[in-house]
Amino acid sequence: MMRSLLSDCGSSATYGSEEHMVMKKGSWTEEEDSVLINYVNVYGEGHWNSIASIAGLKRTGKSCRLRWLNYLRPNVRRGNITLHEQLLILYLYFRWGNRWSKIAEELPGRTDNEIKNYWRTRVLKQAKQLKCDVNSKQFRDTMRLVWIPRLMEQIQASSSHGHSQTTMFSNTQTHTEPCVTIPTMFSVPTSDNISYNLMGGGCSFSSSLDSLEKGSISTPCILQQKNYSKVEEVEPSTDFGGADLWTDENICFLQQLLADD
DNA sequence: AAGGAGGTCAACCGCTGGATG
DNA sequence: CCATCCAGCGGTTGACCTCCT
Repeated sequence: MMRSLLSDCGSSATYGSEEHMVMKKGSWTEEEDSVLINYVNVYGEGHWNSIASIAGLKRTGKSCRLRWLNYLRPNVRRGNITLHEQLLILYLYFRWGNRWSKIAEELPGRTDNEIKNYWRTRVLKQAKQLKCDVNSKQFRDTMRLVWIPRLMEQIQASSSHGHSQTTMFSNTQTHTEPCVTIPTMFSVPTSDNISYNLMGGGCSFSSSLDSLEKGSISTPCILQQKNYSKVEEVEPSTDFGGADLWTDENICFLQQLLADD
């Protein structure tokens, strides 16, 4: 496919040929974005080196791929990460570790790069502030057993008072601004063999801590159904959708929890 | 107003594994 | 089976921005 694309376009470019061309680095210009979008629309995703070559972009295939996936691709969601997403990232990190692309699969529209940046700039920073290793059992248990359920209760309480969880999409191509609604139903194990189901909406989930550690648990409903990715035409909300888990109050609460341990 | 510190995030780097010839 | 190419991944960097002094 790769080679057929090249031959179709009469290009002799190969990966190695980049060495002989001065490749541009740094920020992308609007013109480059436009060229890349046009060529991806014609040839589809993939074959990035070929696209870079035939489009006349002095960029590596890697650079084109990254620019497309993290910025130009339709439905890329940008901006504040919602509380739900923050919780999901926490939960999924404890399940998958630093497999960012895997985590990103569960957050439609979010890129692995964005999630990775969030984790490193927010979560790691706060763990540092708590004088706690983010991978320590103490931190993980505190998060999993107390912190995540507590936050979900707060979200549920807020939701039941008329709040909604919405997140703005930003699409640099079309400038349309649809919203995605994320259901509040989300269950996680809170203690050995005890299921914790916030919404009680027909999806429960139970597991032992051991099985969670080993990653052998069944996927919680929010992950299985994936209906939260459904785009709905709802009014943008100014609620806590863009709020941060790591408020001073929450950090203080966590410090007490970790101190108690 | 200036500049230093810290935070954010787009982009790059190096590596790995799968595909292909 | 081997060599090469390339996509994809996680870690890292650096430009830019904001806030504070």
